[in-house]
Amino acid sequence: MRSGQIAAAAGVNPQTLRYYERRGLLPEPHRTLGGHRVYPAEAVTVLRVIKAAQRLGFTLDEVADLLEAGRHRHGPDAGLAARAATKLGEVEAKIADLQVIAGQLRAAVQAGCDDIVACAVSGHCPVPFDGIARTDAKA
Amino acid sequence: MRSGQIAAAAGVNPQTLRYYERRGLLPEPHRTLGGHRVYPAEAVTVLRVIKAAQRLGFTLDEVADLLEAGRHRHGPDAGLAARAATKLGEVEAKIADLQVIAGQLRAAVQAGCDDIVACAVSGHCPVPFDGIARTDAKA
DNA sequence: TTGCATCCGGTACCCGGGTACGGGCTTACC
DNA sequence: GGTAAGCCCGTACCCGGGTACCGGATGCAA
Repeated sequence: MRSGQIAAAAGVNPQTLRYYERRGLLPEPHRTLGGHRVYPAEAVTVLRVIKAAQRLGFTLDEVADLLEAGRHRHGPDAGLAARAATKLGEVEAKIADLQVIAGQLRAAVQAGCDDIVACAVSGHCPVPFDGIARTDAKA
Repeated sequence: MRSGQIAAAAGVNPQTLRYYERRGLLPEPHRTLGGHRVYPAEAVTVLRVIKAAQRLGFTLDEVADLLEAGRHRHGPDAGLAARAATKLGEVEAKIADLQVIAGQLRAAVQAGCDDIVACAVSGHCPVPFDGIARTDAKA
């Protein structure tokens, strides 16, 4: 199959295939004599795997790692399960962070604040104007 | 106070002040004869407000709106409370989405999957390889 | 008045995940 | 064998939120 067909079958922009190839997510496919890429049908599966992993919160670099780990498998804990556990921790941290934020938004709604600057000056507002010390739980 | 002092007091890169000014978050300050910016002390408060709003999940454009709404106030529901309620909905949607993802990660960990591609081929894996139909709950 | 820190403006670059464009070549079908 | 669709590669651009670099001008204190 050629690139356009694979892209259509996976619901992906054709340019994205070349992008993923550059990023090491897709192996370099065979070429026709004229230089056009020719993919095996399994490439669609790989694309779906990539999309699923992205959806789970893995970055493209992590997905590349994951695919690489699958190809020539390392020790027991380099596989999907271990990495999923790590990612789960990140996602849970992110959820916890968002729950704090949701609580603060709820408080702000209940307090009926109108002008944030005024809120910051008079200390009645529940929005935490101090201590915004970048407690980022990224990703 | 000059830009460097304000920036230091707010814990922000001096370049960020000019950036915020371009983005309409900070009003254009007075200038010395030589063209250097001179800020009133309240500018630090505005910066802290910006940081707090960002932390609550507002984009810079939304923060600019919020500040603008404070300056010359519109109707009753253009203020912080209404926008916070909207943002709260977004945050809750994002949390719900992340909880789905966390559940899938947990399932993958429990299933002890090793190779994602193999998982995708044999349907035992709980990871949803199909139906990744961009159910994005953005921001 | 001299010296050094700071600020000016404009432009370019960073991250992550793609998408778009342009000129030229292949492939496929009739 | 013609013609159109599809693909090639390289490069530039998009989003959001900044950060870095540059040469030149200013501010402030000794």
